[in-house]
Amino acid sequence: MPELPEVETIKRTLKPKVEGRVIEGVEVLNPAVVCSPSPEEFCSLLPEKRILDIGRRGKYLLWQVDGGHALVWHLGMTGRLTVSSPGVPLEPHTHVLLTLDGGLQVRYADPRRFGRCYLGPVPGVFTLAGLDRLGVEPLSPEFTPEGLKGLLAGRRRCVKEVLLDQHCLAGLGNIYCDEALFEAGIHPLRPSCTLTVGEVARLHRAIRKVLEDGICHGGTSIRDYIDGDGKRGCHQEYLAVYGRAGQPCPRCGGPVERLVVGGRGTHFCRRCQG
DNA sequence: CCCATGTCCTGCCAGC
DNA sequence: TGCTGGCAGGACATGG
Repeated sequence: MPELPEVETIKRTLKPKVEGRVIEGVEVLNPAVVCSPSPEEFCSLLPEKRILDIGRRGKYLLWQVDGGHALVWHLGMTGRLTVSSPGVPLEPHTHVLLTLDGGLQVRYADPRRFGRCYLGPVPGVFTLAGLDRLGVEPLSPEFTPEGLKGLLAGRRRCVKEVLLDQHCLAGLGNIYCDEALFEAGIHPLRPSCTLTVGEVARLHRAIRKVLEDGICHGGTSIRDYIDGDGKRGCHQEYLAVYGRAGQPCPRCGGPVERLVVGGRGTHFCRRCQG
């Protein structure tokens, strides 16, 4: 489940091996993951294009390439974007192969196939991929306590659902959302409009902290996630509540509880998140 | 605009 | 032991 810290780590590991390279060969093994354009156009447009820059927006990976085009990736739940030598056997569910000058290969694999990629001229391809409707980038200066207060105000939905809404904040997923609410001491079911100014300030700080810690640790590898070099992250060793139902809360020792919010497993401590 | 629900997909695991 | 049903969840489509 690549969330912001995992996508950021993939970006950082791909950058030195991919930026500046020219795409020489393209193979689409599963056309369903290429959302736009047609797989035939995808294969004919990409060769000879140089990869100028690799960036990130929310959970999306953005490759700026020659000719004002961009290749946009969303890894869904189980998508893996890795660089390897062509000689290494393909892992199961490999859907796209890009061979670069210099011989390295970028591989996209995704067992559950929730991930997608898009290729096209900027900015049209960004609109197509839904990037223009993304909310604020939580690690940018534009993300302020006042801005967060505005996002939470006037909504009857619970705070966890608002935090997970990519049109409000871009990049938080289930893991970092639970961790941020724990860090801030806020119950996930609190109606978002009832948070006090002090709670919003704590939540703002907590969101920044859990995302930065996640990046520091190279992401969270519970099952599928690996970075562009095929390495696992280690942030799973630092999770306070996510996936720890029944285990003691690291702060008060009480049991971590689990409930379902918006269809997602939700982990929290009743005592610390009153 | 706001919100709830259904849908996609496969690997894994509890339970029989 | 081997099968099966349910669960995991990011984002969007749909409908109220």
